[in-house]
Amino acid sequence: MGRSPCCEKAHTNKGAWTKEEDERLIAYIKAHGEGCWRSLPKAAGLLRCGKSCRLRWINYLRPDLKRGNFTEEEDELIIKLHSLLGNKWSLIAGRLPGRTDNEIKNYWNTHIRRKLINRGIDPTTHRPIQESSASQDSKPTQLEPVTSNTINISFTSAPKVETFHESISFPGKSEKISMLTFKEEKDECPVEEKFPDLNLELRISLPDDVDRRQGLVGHGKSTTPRCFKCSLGMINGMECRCGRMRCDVVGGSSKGSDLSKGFDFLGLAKKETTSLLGFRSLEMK
DNA sequence: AACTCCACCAACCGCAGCTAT
DNA sequence: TATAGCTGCGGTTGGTGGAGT
Repeated sequence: MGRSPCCEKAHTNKGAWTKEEDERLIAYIKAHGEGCWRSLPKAAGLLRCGKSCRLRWINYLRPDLKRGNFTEEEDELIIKLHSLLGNKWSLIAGRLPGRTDNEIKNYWNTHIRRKLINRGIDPTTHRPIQESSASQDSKPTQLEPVTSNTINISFTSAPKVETFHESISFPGKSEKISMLTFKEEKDECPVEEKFPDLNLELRISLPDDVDRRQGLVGHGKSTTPRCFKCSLGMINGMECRCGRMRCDVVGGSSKGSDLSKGFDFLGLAKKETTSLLGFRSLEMK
């Protein structure tokens, strides 16, 4: 079947934006606001496709963008968030006000990857490089992620680290969550003290379990796909794109922090009023 | 001065997810 | 339920400028 192209390529400019194009785009968005990117170019008198306009605005023209070098604190925050979220650049960007996913992605690929490698840490797995390569050669241990039902989460923060595993088992279930934790060798200061703005509290349960326990309350059929935020446990309201289907109900009953009450990954759902960044910042783009 | 190499980053592309019909 | 359209995301590319030879 295929999809129609997002724009008529023959009549659109590509490549670097000119000053005049920037000014037109800024003026139009100031007057009419963001959104409806497909029709925006024509309305704004730009020979660009909507995608290009959106990207230009989000990554370069938006007034709330922070230009300039990344600070050491931002570096470490990105590393920690990446160890938790992987290449979810938009989510990572949501925790760094004024930074865009594209900017962070570029910065990661050009600076942080090298920085981690110099520290002896595999930038993909966030494990010490020797262990990371060794684990690829050998069979996984009991606590390694051997099935799709096992989740492995790693934290890292210091060049010299020792590692240990923690596992969370679920009563009556064979699945377990394995956590590879990096403990700093010299500095015992917990991550939370170094980065008070980074809430690393995790509450994790198996999605299937949650749905069963909740009786699929308000989430439609069991085959309904979750949005990514929902799968991360951001289920307490507006942050969830499928909220109409489930989150209001489930989130509304989610008091306390035990596993049976669902997710609160990164503490985003509960911390909206108290953390430095409300969840809306995740949607700032 | 001329050339090559490399790092950086803006922009593009394809795809997935969501929504409307 | 199926289909089409739109938006957003993440991987990749290509242009540019600085450093090195």
